[in-house]
Amino acid sequence: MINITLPDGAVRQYESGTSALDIAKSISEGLARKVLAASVDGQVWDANRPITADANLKLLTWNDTDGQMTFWHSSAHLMAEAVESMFPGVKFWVGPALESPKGFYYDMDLGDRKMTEDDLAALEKKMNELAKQNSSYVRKELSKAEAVQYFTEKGDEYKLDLLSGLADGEITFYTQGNFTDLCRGPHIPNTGLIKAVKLTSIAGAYWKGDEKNKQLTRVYGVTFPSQKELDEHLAMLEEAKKRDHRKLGKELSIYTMSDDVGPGLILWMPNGTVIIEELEKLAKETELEAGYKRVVTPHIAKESMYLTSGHLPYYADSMFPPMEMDGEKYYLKAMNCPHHHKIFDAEPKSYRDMPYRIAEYGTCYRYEQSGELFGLMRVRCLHMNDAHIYCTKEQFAQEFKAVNDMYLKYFKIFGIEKYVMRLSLHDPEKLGQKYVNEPELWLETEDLVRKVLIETGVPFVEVKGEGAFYGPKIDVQIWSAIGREFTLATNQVDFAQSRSFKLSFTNQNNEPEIPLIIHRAPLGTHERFIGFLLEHYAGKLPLWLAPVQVKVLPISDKFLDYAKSVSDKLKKADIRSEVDDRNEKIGKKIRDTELLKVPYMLVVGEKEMTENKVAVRRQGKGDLGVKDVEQFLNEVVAEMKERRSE
RNA sequence: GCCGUUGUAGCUCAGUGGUAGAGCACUUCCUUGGUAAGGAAGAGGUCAAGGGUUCAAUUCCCUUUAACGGCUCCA
Repeated sequence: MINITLPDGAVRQYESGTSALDIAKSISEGLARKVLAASVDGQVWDANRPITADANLKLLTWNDTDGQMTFWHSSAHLMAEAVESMFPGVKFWVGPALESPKGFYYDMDLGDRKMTEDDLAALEKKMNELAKQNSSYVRKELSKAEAVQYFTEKGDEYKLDLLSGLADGEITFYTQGNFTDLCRGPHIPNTGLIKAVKLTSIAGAYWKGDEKNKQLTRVYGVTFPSQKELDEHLAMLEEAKKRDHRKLGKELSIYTMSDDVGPGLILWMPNGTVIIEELEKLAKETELEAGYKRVVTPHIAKESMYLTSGHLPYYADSMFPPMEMDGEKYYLKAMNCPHHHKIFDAEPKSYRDMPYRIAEYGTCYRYEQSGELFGLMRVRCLHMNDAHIYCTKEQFAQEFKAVNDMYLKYFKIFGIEKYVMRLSLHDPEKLGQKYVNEPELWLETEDLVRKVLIETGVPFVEVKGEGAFYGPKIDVQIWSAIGREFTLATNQVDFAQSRSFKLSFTNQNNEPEIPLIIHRAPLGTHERFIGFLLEHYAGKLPLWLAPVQVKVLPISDKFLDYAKSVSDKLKKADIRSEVDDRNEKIGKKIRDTELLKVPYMLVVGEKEMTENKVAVRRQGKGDLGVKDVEQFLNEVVAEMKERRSE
C-alpha cells in the first residue's frame, strides 16, 4: 500500500500502481471525468501513469495552467495524427503547448508537398473524428538504442536529432490511435476529452530557429474541452482586435501610410501630431527637471563615423544604403549616439561637467526587414525619446537609477502596469562577434546594473544574449493587443563607444579619464509608444492626450452661434475644442462623437443658451448634468494640467 | 529576407471570363429634432501595378508591389 497526500492534507491509502485517475474515481466520477493530468510530488504526470510510492498528489484539471498545457500538448499529437493520415510520410519536429497565445503548434517537414489554409478545415474535421475514437495516450519507455533503431528505420532525421540530445533511460514514446511519437509527455488520459478544435494559422518556421536551416511548416491551433469555451476564446480574440492600434489609428485618424512614400514610413495626421506634441512636452519638462540639456543633430553622417562607432560592422544590413557625395559615403542615421558623442567631444570636459546629459527627439532610419514591419510598432523611420548621459564610474549607479526612476514616473502617469523589466546580458560565446570583446567590463557593468535593479525594487528577468553590442541594458517588454512582444523602452550601458570615440574628461587629479555612457529612451519612440498607448487605452486617450478634447453639440442650428462662442472660450484656454455644426439630430451627433472617443461632449440648446451653461457628457459615461461654462472650463484645465488618466 | 494569405469606392466588405455592387462616410435638398443612427436625391472605382492566355480578363496564369499571420532579425 502507498500513502497519497492530497492538497488539503488528507492522506489516503491505495494499492501500489494505482493511477491518479483511479484515485480521482475513488473520490468522485465527476472529478475523474475532468482530470487531465496530475502533479505527483510537484512533477506533472500522466493521469493514468501508475504511482508506486508515497506521494503528494494534486489532480490537474482545466482550471490549472499545467492541466491546460497538457491538454494542448496532447492536442498537438492529435493534430499530428490527423496530418499523418492526410500527408503520409510527413516528418515531425516538435509540437509544444503555448501559454500566450493560447494553444499549440507542431513543426513538420512535408517534403515536396505544400499545406495551404484550405487544408486546415479538413484537418480540423479529421481531428474531431479522431478525438471521438476516444483513444488513450499510452506511455512507453524505450532504451536509446531501440529508439535510434526505430527512427533510423523510419528515416526520420528530425527525431534522431532530438534523440542525440537525450540520455538513455529518459526516453519515452507516446501512442494514441495510429500515431506514435518520441515525447517526454505528459499527456491527457484520452483524445475524447478534446471536444472543440480550431486550427488558426499555417506558417513557415526555420528548423531550430536558425534561418540558415530548412524552413519547416508550422501549424498553429487551439483546442478546448467544450465548444462553448472555444466560442468564448474566439470572441475574446475578436475583442482584442478592436484594440489593435492599426484599426484604431485608422478610425481615429491618427496616422496613415502610402505606397508612394514607402513601407514602414509613417505619415502622422493632425490628430496623431497632437499626441506627439503632448508627449514631447512631457519629455521636455521631465528632462529639464532632471538636468538634461537639449540638442539637435542632422539626419545623416559620413561612413567614417559609423566605422568609428562600431555600428557599421554590426548593422550595415539594417541601415539604408549610403548616398555618395563628393567622394564620401553618407548614411541616414540609424541611431543618435555618434552625433551626440561629437557634441560631448566638441569642448574639453572636466569632472565638474559630469554627468553631462544631452537629449533629443532624434529621427532615425532603420531598414527593417520587410516581413518585420508592423503598424506603428515596427517602422523604418522612428522618432526616439533619446538621451545620452556621460558620467564617471562613481556617478554611474546613481545616474542609472535616476533613469530607472524616470521610467517608473512615466509608467505611473500612463497607468502602465503590465510589463516585464528584462536585464539583457551578453553571451560570452559571442564576444568579439556580436559583442565587443571586453569580458571583464561586461561582467563589471552587468553587475552594476543588476545592483541598481535590485535597489529599485522592480522585479526583473535576466536574459543572456540580448545585450547591445556595446554593453548590457534594461529593456521594458510589453505586449501588443494581439499578443506580440515588444521592447517599449530601454536603458543601456555603454563602455565601448567612449573608447572608440576617444572621449574623455579631466578628473580631479588632472588626468584624462574615460566616461561611461548611458543610452536611454524611457518613452521609446513616438511610433511604438503611441501604438502602445492606443492599445493600452483602447483608443480612449486621457484628456491631456486626446486630439480633440471637447466637442460642442448644438441641439439644432438655432444654437450654433452659442456653441461657437462656448468653443471659442475653451480654445482661448488652450483646450482643443470643436463644434459639430452638421445638420443632424442630437442623437446622431452624440453617437458619432462617442465613436471618435472625444472625452467631453457639451450639449447646448435653448436652456443652456439662456442660462449661459453647458450640458456635460463624458465619453463612455454619459450625461454628467448641466454646469456653468466657467466651472466646466476650470475643471477641464485642471484635469489636463495634472495629466489625469481618469 | 523566408513560408502562407490577401489587395474591388474614403471605410467595412459582396460579386463576376462579356468593361462593377451594398452599408457607412461625403455633397445637395427636406427636416430644427434634448443624450448612441430622421428622410430623399446625387457624386464617387484604370477592380494594387506590369505582362501573358483569350474574340473578350477585375475574374485564369506569371512577375512586381503592399498589407496581414508566423519564422528570422531588432543598435
